[in-house]
Amino acid sequence: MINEQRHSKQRQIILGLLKNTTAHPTAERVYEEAKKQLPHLSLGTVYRNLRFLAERGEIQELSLGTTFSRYDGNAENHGHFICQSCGRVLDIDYPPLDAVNDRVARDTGLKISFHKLAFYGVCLGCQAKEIK
Amino acid sequence: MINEQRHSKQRQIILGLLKNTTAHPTAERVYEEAKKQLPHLSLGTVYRNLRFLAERGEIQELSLGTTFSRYDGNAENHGHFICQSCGRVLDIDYPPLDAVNDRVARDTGLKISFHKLAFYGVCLGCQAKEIK
DNA sequence: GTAATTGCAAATAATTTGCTGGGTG
DNA sequence: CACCCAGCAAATTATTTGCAATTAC
Repeated sequence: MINEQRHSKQRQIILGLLKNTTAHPTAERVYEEAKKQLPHLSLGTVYRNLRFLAERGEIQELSLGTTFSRYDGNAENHGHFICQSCGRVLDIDYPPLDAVNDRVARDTGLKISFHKLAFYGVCLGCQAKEIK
Repeated sequence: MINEQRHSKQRQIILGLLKNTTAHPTAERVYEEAKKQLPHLSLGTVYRNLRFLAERGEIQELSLGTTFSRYDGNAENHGHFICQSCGRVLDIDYPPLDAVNDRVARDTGLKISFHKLAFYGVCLGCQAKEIK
């Protein structure tokens, strides 16, 4: 059989870490965390698995304006909030905007599959610090 | 006087190029274009000026899921469409979603300054090619 | 057993930076 | 004439890749 996917311990642990956090870690952070369970883990393996899992649609790779990617174990399309003060990334539920997709498609003729919505501002923790 | 901004020929040309296109070029493309007018231009200068102009709010740097940034001479916040087939980036007008910002702010307590909305799909040119 | 997958290290891609000299107000 | 800014090349950062050895089914 060709192209039969295997479930290495490395892949399982990386996926498990992402499914159990809402912190949107970087590849480096995933590596540090996974290394606690797999001392010989290499960073290349982390990148290979993150790409593999993202291509399979099991996780999402996020480009949010920084020089590095973050990874989200929630594969459902949803919104994000980026704190401009501390860089933290939060998940955001927002009302479905299908009507916006449809309107843009109708106005432009483009075929639209989905959209990504990212909010920018100041998180609760950083708002508290600002007041001082 | 300290921190007085100057208008080098390089900076003017880079800004002018971006203001006169809707193509959302990469730094490399800006470099190639500007070099036609400035044969001794260096890529470092292009990057320094793109960053300078983006920090001043005269242009926008776009992170749209690729390994490289694109630059937009339209500093007004607006939507983008990314063709998943050819990679082309188009500007998109969409109805104001202030209500969404407000609702998320109210639901979460986050202070929201703005949002970015990116649509993904297939552009007109690529739709035409698909049919064949 | 055989192909997928790993670890390691070297390679690549995109961007940034140090330095020195030239240009601008 | 002070200081910003350019050009050049080397450095840095994030990520990818080649290869031989290992692991999963």
